Amino acid sequence: MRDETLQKKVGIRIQEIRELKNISQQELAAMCNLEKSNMSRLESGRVNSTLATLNKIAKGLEVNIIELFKFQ
Amino acid sequence: MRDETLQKKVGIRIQEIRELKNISQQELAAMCNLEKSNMSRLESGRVNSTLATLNKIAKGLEVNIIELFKFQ
DNA sequence: TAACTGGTTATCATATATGATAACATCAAA
DNA sequence: TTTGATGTTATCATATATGATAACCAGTTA
Repeated sequence: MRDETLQKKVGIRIQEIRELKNISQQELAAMCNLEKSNMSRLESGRVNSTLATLNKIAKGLEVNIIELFKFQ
Repeated sequence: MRDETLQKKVGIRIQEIRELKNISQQELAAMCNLEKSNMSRLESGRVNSTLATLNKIAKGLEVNIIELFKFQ
């Protein structure tokens, strides 16, 4: 059984940071070498992403990966 | 291409915290509902683990998931 | 109106994380 | 010696993350 709560929170957090930087999902996806369809799934918390993917996103957003877990 | 550096660091960090708590891999695995073989793979950084798995481990270790990313 | 941008969603193929199980190696203790 | 605890490694099956692609919707702008 997957706990979808965390992945949703992380997704929202990614979206938050991305919007602070004023970049689109597609731009971020390109910077991270991720598919834009995947970025959409990630931000909406519909997938249980891997460490490597989270790391790519953190690098794309130019933040420490820890920032992706700072919510509420 | 997978960056194995991060997964190795996280693995070492998990081992560190686990040893601080004086529990065995098998005990932690049981507390997390993970296979002990998987726990071994995780600590040695041989797999690109998922958010759900990292979350289980953090809960098993009774730490915030952020702790798993605090190294060096 | 049409064209463009940002995002969502569906589908399919591929790679791989994980579960399950077993065998094995150390090491310490009985 | 044997036994038990701890950890590693291999194998196989299953589930699913991701890539790749396409279609679609809602705004917005020309």
